[in-house]
Amino acid sequence: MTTAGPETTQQGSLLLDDQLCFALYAASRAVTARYRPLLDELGLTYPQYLVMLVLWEQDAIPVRDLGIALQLESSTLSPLLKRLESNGLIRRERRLDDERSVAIHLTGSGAELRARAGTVPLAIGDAMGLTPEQHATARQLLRLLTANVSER
Amino acid sequence: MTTAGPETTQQGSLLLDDQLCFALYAASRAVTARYRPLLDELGLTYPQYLVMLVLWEQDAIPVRDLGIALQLESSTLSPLLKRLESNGLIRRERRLDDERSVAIHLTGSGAELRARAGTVPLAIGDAMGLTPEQHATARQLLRLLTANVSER
DNA sequence: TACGAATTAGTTGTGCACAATTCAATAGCT
DNA sequence: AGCTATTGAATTGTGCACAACTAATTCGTA
Repeated sequence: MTTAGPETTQQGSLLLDDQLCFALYAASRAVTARYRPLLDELGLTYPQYLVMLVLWEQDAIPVRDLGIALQLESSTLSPLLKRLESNGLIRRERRLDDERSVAIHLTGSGAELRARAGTVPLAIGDAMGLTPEQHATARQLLRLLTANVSER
Repeated sequence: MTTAGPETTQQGSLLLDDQLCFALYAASRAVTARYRPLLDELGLTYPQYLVMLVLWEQDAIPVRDLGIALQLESSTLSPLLKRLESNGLIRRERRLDDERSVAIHLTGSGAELRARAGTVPLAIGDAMGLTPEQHATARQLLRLLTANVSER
């Protein structure tokens, strides 16, 4: 896997197939598409599912920290959270100690949804069809890439 | 890189950090963000840049084949191509042999833009900061992942 | 303590991304 | 030839994603 075959990547090429960035863009959309039917059953979109993952780990989190965890701007999160709220999964409460901040709380049905979501990661992991080693390698490389590219 | 440390991936976990899918989603957006200032100089968005890459390889391509190459629906491409056309980079001509099909042609300025875009891939490759081996591995894993996940 | 800078959410405007639908043109079948 | 199914592109509606901006609150410091 480490040795480069005859089709070695041309890092300076303008050919679509040579671009790691395109592979990334296509993979991300393909994975999201694979999630879609599973998440439809839960009444969630993929970004909404990511928000719920964070909330299931840590309830009552400020919008700001959600943005840091997911690397999303408030201009993306605000309307998304509004939709989650109108679907009854979360509640928004302005903090008492700092009224600039809004804390996101799970509702009862938001917390209950976690059980129904439990099968999703394994189903997706199965569909990805990577060995545990490939899975770990991919995750590490993507994190390294993200860190490098986000610098400055 | 292949051996899993104590922080081995939990494939069935609901923890955000365990999810390869989130690493993918975050990496894709981070890379796009890194492209943005470079592409701003060319007057392109990232998806528009991908379309131009295809056209620089093969001019006079039907919308259908663009969709296949980029894995995008006509409902995404149609308005995007309309913007490229109003920016003077492409031209759309209904084919004579099959009037259902619309062929996309580069204009003069569309073709000229290729020279100015030439520095982009190296700049991005540099920002990614991966070794050639890591780059090749990532590309291969992402393609495998996309192929697996797109099945059925 | 007054006041300017920084922080936090939210709004606005543009551009993807995709499902569902529509419409025209073509191909296939009898 | 005539009819039906298929194909190719576009339109519509919903939901991200982000830059630029606004408004409210808090902090720092003179």
